[in-house]
Amino acid sequence: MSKQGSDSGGEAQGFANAKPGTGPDTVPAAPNNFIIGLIEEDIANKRYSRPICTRFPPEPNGYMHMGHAKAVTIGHDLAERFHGLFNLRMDDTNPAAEDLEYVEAMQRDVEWLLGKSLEGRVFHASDYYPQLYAYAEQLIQKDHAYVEELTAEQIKEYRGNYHAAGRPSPFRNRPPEESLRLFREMRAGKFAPGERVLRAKIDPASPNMNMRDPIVYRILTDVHHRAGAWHIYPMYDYAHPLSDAIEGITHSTCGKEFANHRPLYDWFLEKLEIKEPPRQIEFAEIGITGIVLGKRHLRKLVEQKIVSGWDDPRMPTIRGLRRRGCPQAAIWQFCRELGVSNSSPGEVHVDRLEHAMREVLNRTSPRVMGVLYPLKVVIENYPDDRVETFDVIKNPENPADGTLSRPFSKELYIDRADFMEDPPKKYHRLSPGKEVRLRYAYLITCTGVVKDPATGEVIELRATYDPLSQGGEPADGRKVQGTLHWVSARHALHAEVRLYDSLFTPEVEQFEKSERPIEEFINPASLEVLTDAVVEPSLRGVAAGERVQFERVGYFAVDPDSTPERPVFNRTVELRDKKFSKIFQK
RNA sequence: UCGGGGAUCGUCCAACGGCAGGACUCCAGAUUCUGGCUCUGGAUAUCUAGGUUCGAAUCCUAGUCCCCGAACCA
Repeated sequence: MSKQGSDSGGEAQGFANAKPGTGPDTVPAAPNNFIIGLIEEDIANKRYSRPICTRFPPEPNGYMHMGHAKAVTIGHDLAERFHGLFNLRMDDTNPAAEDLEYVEAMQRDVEWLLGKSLEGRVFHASDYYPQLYAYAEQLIQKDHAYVEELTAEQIKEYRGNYHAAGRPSPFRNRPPEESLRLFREMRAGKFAPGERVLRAKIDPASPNMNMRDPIVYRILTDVHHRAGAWHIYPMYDYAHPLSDAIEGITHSTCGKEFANHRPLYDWFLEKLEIKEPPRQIEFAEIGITGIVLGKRHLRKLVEQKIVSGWDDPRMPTIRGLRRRGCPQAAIWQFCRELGVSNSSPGEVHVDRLEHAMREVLNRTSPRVMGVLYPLKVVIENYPDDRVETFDVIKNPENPADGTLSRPFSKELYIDRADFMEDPPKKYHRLSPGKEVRLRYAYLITCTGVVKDPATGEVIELRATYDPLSQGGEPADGRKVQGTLHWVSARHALHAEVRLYDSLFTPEVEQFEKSERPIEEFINPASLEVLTDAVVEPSLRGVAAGERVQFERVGYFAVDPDSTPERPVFNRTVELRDKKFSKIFQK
């Protein structure tokens, strides 16, 4: 295994990663969806003279999570399919909520998911402020916008509600010259927040609330992390269509919650006479059972130290998943298998994410031996000082990965879970008098059990081995059902293993409706730290980010907290063990 | 009940007037030096009621249910 790890959850790593087999291209392409159909129509109708261009427009006010990942895969796959371009655009129009920290993290996470640099395709809405401002003046001059003097409360009151039409503001028909002068004064910082606002002049009585003279610019004293102090900042509904247009976006995909905003999106483009305007297409966002994605909730978990940080392996953030060991390909596979629809948003089972992880990890992870709960076994008829080395294949799914050497000696560790004094029927593992195979090594038979006289706890096993079964194959061809993983005690490397379970309790499905705080839905057993695990010596010095399969246990990733002499492994996902658990159910 | 959107296996997605199919999950079996992987077989769905049609998940009418929307958030 490589000691030059590159795909770790650590902060130092950028987009560069891709262990063989874990990039987006190693997983089946996205199936057709309705958006592809719409774009094909646009191409057939020659709607655009420029290449197809999509974008992912996050607001940099939190860390990237699975919801964002879905949007990235959709946009990127669309661009790829039509040989077009894909942009990352920071939708940074609200300096009060955004931060440079998030901007940088967002880009790194997107690039990690993509497995490549975004080179010249990273944009910022804030870079368009001058152009956006000029467009606003045009709007005013064309009498499509006016400066409002009503207070926020008054505006709300004038706007009406679902059942009552709004009334026009008394400032609605002020002359464009006056609005223009006031707008420039807003820009110059002459007013305090809330004193003035620029409004689009559309229809105060529209049945679509978004069209009731929406606010275009508001005054904010915050200094933008990138653009500096502008005093006035554009609203999403205004900045978004125009940013799309400026960038040459053709198809602007977003969640269905923005469907009501589409008339407004189109209105700005039309009034500003944008040629070949971009087109907004909404798709159904999807939730994942047992997972909360809301940014402010995730932030709370970090701030209250309920988790160790945004990259806590239990977090549904991209860097959390990454630190836990989830390969990009698993996220791509998950998102692509989900498909894209415009039906009502639904909830997908976490199972599918885990299934995707197993699929990719099975293909790509070296098999190693790791014992989580060590139980010593002494092979009584094995010479005291003898050490044999077995060369084993790294990954049977991928023989090209080569082999690994594994030492064997008289004293070994096996897993406590692999021994039962009084086993149920169909239990294939070790018990007194029973013979099992030590994988790739020898057949052994349990000949004795050593117990702590005080507690009665099993502290050691005695066994004999069959010298004619070297490599694990008995000379007489007899069938041995059980195969155990093991680590030579003398050569064992001590390790810490962190077992993760769902961060939230199943009741979290009621979280949104319950109005109870998120803390009440945290699974108290979401993290179990094992400090006494042992692993085979080939793992000495593994690099953070390396992913392995502990045979018969699960997939694990090396945590950045590791030291060369004491690696730390995060459990990414368990192996399926349905059949085994079933023998205990009866 | 003001506007917008949507209803297909338990879940997610196909089928675009012509045999309702795939994936996850579940069940049964085969194989196996990982109780993994792989393979085989099986189970489960067109919201309701009318209509058009040789033929409807698809088109029409009515109804029901669900989601989104009244930030100077995105």
